Amino acid sequence: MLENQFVPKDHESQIYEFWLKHDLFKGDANSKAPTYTIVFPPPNVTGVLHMGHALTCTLEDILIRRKRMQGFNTLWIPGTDHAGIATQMVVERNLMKEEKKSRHDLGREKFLEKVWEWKAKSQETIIGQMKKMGGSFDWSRLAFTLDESVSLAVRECFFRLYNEGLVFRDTAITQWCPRCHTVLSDLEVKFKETPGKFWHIKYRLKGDPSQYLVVATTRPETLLGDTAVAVHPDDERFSAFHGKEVMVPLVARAVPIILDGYVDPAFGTGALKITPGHDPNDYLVGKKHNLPIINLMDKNAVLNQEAGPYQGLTREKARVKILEDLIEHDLLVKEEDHTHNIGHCDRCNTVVEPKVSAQWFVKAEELAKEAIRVVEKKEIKIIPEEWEKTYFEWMRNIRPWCISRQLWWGHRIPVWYCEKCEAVHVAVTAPISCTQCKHTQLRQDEDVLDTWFSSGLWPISTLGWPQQSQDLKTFYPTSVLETGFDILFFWVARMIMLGIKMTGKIPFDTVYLHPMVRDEHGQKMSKTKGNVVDPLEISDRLGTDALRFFLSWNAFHGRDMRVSEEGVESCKFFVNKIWNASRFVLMHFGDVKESNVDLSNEVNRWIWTRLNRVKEEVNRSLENYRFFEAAQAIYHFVWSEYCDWFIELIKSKEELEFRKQAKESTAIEVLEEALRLLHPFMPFVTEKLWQEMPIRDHSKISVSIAAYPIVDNTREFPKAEERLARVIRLVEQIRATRGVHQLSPAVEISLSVNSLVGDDLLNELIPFKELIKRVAKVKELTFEKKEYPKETHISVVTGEVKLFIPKEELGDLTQELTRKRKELEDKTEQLKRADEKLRNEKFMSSAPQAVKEGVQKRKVELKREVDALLQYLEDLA
RNA sequence: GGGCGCCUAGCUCAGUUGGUUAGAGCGCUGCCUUCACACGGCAGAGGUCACAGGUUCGAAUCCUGUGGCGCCCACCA
Repeated sequence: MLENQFVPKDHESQIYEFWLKHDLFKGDANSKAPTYTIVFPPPNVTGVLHMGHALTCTLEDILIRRKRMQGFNTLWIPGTDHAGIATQMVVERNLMKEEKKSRHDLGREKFLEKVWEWKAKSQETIIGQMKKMGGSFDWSRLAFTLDESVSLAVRECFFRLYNEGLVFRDTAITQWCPRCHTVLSDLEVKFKETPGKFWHIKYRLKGDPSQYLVVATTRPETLLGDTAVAVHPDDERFSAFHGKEVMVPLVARAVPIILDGYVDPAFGTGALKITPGHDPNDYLVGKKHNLPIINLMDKNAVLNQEAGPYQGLTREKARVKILEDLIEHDLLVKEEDHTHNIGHCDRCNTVVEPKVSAQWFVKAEELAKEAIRVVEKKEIKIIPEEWEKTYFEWMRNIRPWCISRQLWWGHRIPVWYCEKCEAVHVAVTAPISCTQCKHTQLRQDEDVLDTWFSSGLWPISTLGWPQQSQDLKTFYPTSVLETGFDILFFWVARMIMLGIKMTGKIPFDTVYLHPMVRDEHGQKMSKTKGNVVDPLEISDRLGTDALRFFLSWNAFHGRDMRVSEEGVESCKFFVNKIWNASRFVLMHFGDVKESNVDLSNEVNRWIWTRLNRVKEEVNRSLENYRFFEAAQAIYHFVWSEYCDWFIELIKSKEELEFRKQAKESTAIEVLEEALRLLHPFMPFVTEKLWQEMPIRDHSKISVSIAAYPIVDNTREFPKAEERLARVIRLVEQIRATRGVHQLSPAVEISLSVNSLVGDDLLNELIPFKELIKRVAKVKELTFEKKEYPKETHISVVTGEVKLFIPKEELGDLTQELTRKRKELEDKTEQLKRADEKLRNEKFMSSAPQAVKEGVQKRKVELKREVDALLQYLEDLA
């Protein structure tokens, strides 16, 4: 006997252990069965999982579990990501808090030990959480981006790209984070609109201080690094300055006036100071005109010796001081408000500083060509489709990808420099001696790779590449890549580029991008806002099944998904509903051990047919990644059809007794199929209940490997489906009639039903007489063609039938009157429209037959209803 | 500045090539302590599909424009 409720706390971990014990989730590299593979987007080892991870876990588990039940050789690879900057920052922060030390106090080696310790702890937590979510991962293949095998793949990839000239080292201006002490890729810089000032500064002509031009800038501190002032060649205001030099204010340095069409004469003052060392655009102009580059700042963005008297000041302080000095020397013309976009570090929100340095880059535009082609040719489908446009837009404008980072935590760049001749060696393993001068002292590049470089190889590196492993042969290309759209460029695009380049094959054929998790008001969840809904806490209290069902129910093709505790709670009610329906069915049919389905019974025929419909819907929806539709379809079937109607229809003492005696198994078998259908969504409760089912495939130890339901063509009974639909409609209409007359459901009424569409309908309804009487709480029920006199009966027309109810059994009718008058108005209007349509020649000649028939049918129906309403109102009056 | 998307019931969202009466869940209202479940049952109210034009026999759906909202990319100092 099952307890009153499914208590997640008591059951979930036990059930998960049961799955693990029987090793049900392993991918078989030697299997001949069709494969279905997903690599789980590896969470950062920075802490704990949030709702977004819970969503990923849920959706991927649904896909994987269903395919596993369908007999696919499934593999779902779990793993974690070292997450370069993010993790290093967390550990640095802790180190400072706990030991008051910086990473430099420890040194590279000791610091990395600390990070590894942190990683071990964090990974353990994350794995526990993935298990708690019920994820059917193949734990034997657990991977980490810094595992030796993955690192080998990373070095191999770098090596191959370098040899093809697709990885190169270049001196370029990149964004530097003075807090993280590393360069960032374009994607890691977020621009924010910030109010600032526009300062107009005098640059005096060399040799004639009375002459000057005015330059406008938002960053006066960078004037120390100016190496030119540019004006538009056609700008006549400055023609007197052509070919001359001006003095950089405050420092006694002459710089040339250069002419460049890049300058917009209409913007600012039309004269532009050029600081190639600290502005990306100036850098390009400087390169074109061969201007010297002055690097003004150190790694902390503090001004260095190049800044002369300003050395030692931060960017911010230098600005203040320089402005003071400009005023003092009468060089500041004016100051105006100016809002502009300033780049911030994606990780730590520090204002970035453009800086010139030597870095490693990937020629992304080369790799993008194929990556664009495969999506154009639909070899890779992106769902929802509108993301394809965004993908193309980005890929077609892609720029070199800066992959070196000045961090300690990550894949060391596989490049060695000869200490003697500085020759560059790129290799998978450390070379022993210099290929140029045979010198044996080689120094490895200090930098590490962008964390996304290793993530970009994830589908192949976790399967053993560059080895031609059995795993790679069996499981690659993988099937679907499921993740949030926020990392489409960071991750998905790079996997496509690198996967194709390294293997010649696409890494997956489908990309499914799920919505972003928001709080119930649509706000981004964040710790500082305090609106974080913790998936583990929710699943502890309300159950993992409820959380998972909620997440799939809300996984529609939008951009935001709002998570509220209320929503999860209503899913918990659904868990409870299935649990109790199962209790009821087991209570009565628990000892029915063999399949014995009475297919002559109309109610059975109906529920089996309905079951086929929901199977169809669920399978179709999941094939199209429409999780919300699948979840809704099962919810509706279980609750509204199986519980509200099927169980209610068989619930009478006699019917139940009869079925039990006959050991009729429909109730139990339909439920069992529903459990299998639902299992990918709610693995725990369905496993528990499935184990209780007396009739099922006992050769399968767990529902997770039982067959996923498919349509049973031998159990299609459209006639019964239609008949029961009529019965249901009639019962609903009787109840509604009772409702508007404010009759207590307990009061039984007498009723006569008269068909409006012919005798066949009555004949069809007659066999269900007792059923209808019971379910609709009707004392006397007759099916008659006869019309009752209005002195004694009220007649109500509802669709295909006319109900006659003895007047004395009905209560107050005033409310009813108003309601019916309104109804009459509406129906008359509708009737008019239908009539107009049918008179319209063009409609009659061009509308599809089905539509015309529908309108015709509707018109007849409306006519009938309007007439009935008129009569009804007359009767009452 | 460039691109993408959204606006449907109080809320969150479905609505697949234009076609019969625009749906669901939650919430709301009324009634019901019915023996699986009050985490329940039954019934009900609630929408001129953002707005304005256009195409069409017919538009939530297609086109144009307007308004509002959101996201992504770029970063003219």
